[in-house]
Parts: sequence; C-alpha cells; structure tokens
Amino acid sequence: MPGFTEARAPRANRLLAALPTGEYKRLLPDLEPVTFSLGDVVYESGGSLQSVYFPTQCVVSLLYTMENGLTAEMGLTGNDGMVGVAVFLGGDTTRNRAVIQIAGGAFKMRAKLLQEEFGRGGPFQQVLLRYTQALMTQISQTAVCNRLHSVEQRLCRWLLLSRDRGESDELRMSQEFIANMLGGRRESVTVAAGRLQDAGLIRYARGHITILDRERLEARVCECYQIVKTECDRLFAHGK
Amino acid sequence: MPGFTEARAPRANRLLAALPTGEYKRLLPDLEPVTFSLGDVVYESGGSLQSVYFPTQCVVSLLYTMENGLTAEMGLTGNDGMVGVAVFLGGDTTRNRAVIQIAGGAFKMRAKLLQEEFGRGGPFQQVLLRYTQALMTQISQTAVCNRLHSVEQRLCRWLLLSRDRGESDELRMSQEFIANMLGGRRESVTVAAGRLQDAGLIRYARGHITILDRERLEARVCECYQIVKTECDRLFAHGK
DNA sequence: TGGCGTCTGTGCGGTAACGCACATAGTGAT
DNA sequence: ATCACTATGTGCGTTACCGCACAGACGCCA
Repeated sequence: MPGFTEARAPRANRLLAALPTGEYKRLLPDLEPVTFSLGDVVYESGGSLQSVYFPTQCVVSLLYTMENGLTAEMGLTGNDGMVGVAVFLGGDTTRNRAVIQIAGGAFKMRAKLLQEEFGRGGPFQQVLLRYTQALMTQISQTAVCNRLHSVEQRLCRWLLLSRDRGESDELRMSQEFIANMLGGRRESVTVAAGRLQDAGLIRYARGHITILDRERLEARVCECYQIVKTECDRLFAHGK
Repeated sequence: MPGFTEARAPRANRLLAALPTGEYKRLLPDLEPVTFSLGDVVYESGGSLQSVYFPTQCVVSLLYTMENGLTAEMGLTGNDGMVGVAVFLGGDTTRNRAVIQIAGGAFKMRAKLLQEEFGRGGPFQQVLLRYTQALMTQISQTAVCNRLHSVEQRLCRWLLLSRDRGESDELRMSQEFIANMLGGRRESVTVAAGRLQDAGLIRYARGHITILDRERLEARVCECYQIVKTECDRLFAHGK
C-alpha cells in the first residue's frame, strides 16, 4: 500500500471508491497495479479470464469481430467500471474482445479472488452488480444507436464517452481506429470529423483529436449519450 | 401447487428447471401463474419493478423507444430466461420497455422475494447470474448485427430467435410490428419477407407467419443467430 | 535531404434503406 | 352486402453509406 500517486491510487476507480473502508482495506493487498499501452488486448474473445481489471486511467473498448473481419464496439469502460464481469456472472469467458483505447494504469485482481469476494455478498457484490446493469444499459443503447443514428451522431457520442472516461480533451487515435469502433468506413469518419472540425468543435491531426467545444458537441450528439450518462450516475448515486 | 398442465408447470422455464429440487420447492409457493396477451406491457421504461416473471410459454421483447418514437429491440426472452434482471442487479428499474410478443403463460414472483432469494447466494443466484450473461451476449450481438447486417439477415435472425422461444412454427404478428422490433420500415420488412416467401422459406398472411423451412432459413441468416444460441446453450450446460 | 509508411482528403459509381404516396386485399362488424 | 379498418404490395425520388481508387500531407528514420 505504499505511496500511490493520486491518479494511480486504486480509489481513483469509482467502483473501488464506492466501498466502505473496511472492505476496501481487505481488497487492497490483492490489487496489483499494471499499466496498459494503446492497442493492448486485455482479453480475447472466448479466452478464459484469469484476472479482472479496475481501470484508474486507461480506457478499454469492448468490441466484437465478425467472421469477415468487420468490427464494432458495444461498450466502453474506464475508471467508472471494471473489465471482466463474466468472472462473477459465472460464464468464465465472453464472446468479445477487450482492447485498450487509451493507455494508462489499472489494478489487476485474480479471477478466483474476485469470485470469492463476490460470494461474500456484501457491498462489493452490490457495486459489481450495479456496474453490470450500467454496462447493460450502455450496450443496449449502443444497439439502438447503431440502428437509428447517423455516423456523425455516433461519432459525437463516442468522442464524448471517451472524453468522459479518459478525462482528457485530447485523444490519441486515428480515424481508422474510430471507424472500427463505430463499425463504419474510415472515409465516413473522415467526412463526419471534417464537418465537426469545420464547425470548430474538434481539431485533429494524424492520430491526435482535441475536443475544443464540449458543449456544442453535446448539442449535436444523439440522445443516447445523455441516457447512458445519467443512468450510470443514477446507479452510482443509489449505491451510496 | 395443484395440477399444472405440463406446459404450464414452472419447470417449463429453463431457469427454474435448473434448480435442485430443494431450492425449487422453497420457491414454489411464491410463484404465481399469470397469462399475458399479445401486446401487453410487462413493464415501462423507468417504471419501478414490483415483480419479475419467469415465462413458460410467452415470449417477451425488450425494446427501446426513442424520443422521436422510433423503436428497436435489443433482446428477447422466453422460457429460457426471466424478465426483470434489474431487480437483483440493484437498479430497481431500467431504461427499456418489456412487451409481450407471443401470448402465453408465465410465473410471477414479487421483487422483494427475488432479492431475498438472490441474497442467499445459492444455486438460484448462480442461475440468475448466468442468465444475465446470456442476456448481455444477446444484446451485444444485436448491437453488432444492427450495424453490420441487412434487413433480410436481421429478419431471419429475428424469426429464428422467436421461433426457438415460442416453440412454434407459427407466429402471430404483423410486418409493422416486426419492423418496430428490427428498427426499420414496414415496407423494408414487406420486401424482405416477400423474398423469403418467394424462396419458400416462410408463408405469411395478415399477421400470421409460418416458418416452412427452418434449415434454409438458418442457411440465410447471419452468424449472429448461432453465436447467441450456442452461447446460451454453453451457459446453461455449464450450470448443471 | 530523401524516402517510406501512415494518416487524411476527395471524388465517383453503386446499393440499401428511407419517406411518402397510393393501390390492393383480407376481415370483421352492422 | 356494405363499409371501415387493418395489413400488405409497389413504385419513385432522395439520402446515407459503401467500396474503391488515388492524391496529398505529415512524421520519422536513414
């Protein structure tokens, strides 16, 4: 438990932060700090989950790869969640991949231990279950959004979600990468991003995107963003 | 516990069927048989959940309604699941509506009781958690499918999923209704269904759809169908 | 300084799905 | 039999997005 810097302390993760001090202290020895780089694969589709992760700085994309290689994202986790819910849901594995979208730190916990802790049924279990519902809400909204909204709207949503989780106005990722997340073409992203840039909402260059005007971005996004956000807030607030 | 007919017995629900006899017997007095009609709303978006339901014959759609009135389905539950996971996840409510898609029976349980039972941490909890993961898989796949596959493919998927859950080759629903589920236009469904009918895979007339050739339907569907199906089977098999 | 790889801009033809409008056909009530 | 209603069929112009092709632009390394 020696000198974590502020941002690297386990408590920077909202799930861990929501725990009573007693519970937290019990978990602490089992939390191992790790650092992820952009593009790291946290786990593969179908791979057995040995550990779960509580991000403090990094942001993780949950995505699916089709047989023909096309990909689409279904959810996003940052310091507001954890990676590996399948461990306590009992499935041991899932059909999706988890990929680092923004580099940074996280805390690792052995799957076995998490299962034991979950089995105690206390506040930790409650927090994990609440997060599960938040994640489901996010995935559901992605499903609907994918069907009913334009590339530009989805791009706005995605930028805002990433910004919230990364807690930085600057994102490091190419348009190609974003296209894979949105399940569209790179060129479509180029055009949509171009419009946002022309309007002065963002600026980008060779893999660097800066959000210049968050408010007007929110004005242009579809309702899906707010729904996910307020639902997450609700589920967290409730837990306290 | 008096004379339920075969199909109407609680055990016709796979979740309840997966329980050891002791557990099952304890729950039995709290299971109240109910019957739903086509179009019944099991719960509204944001409404507080007083009860959960274990379908035995009926099929329930989980869907979302946008501000502009457009709708899209994210998941489907029949005798392989339950309606109201938010109760044990701790959110008390969700952002989606649950609507009866195929009329029939179900067993109702008070939310409070379910929470208590879940809190015991036994096999019932395990079954519910496993189902939660199955549902998440389904919703995830819907998200991806919505983005990457055509109306016709999605229609095939939806027909097969409904058929599996309703356990009947005849479905009672208009093309308008299906369009709302798929998040598309009625006319698009008309055209796609017309092609399937011409090919001899289905037959339909004024709200009645009959699946004539299940095999060739499976040949035409996107991979999403099999993925959801095998993942559900895996999660159930594991539980035994 | 030059070259190479990655990232971005743009245009063009094709297709899937949309929105709308209207025609047709069963169905059930009177 | 008639009428009203709901379900289905179909066509047409428009839009969003795709697939492809290629051109520039920047960044890094030799």
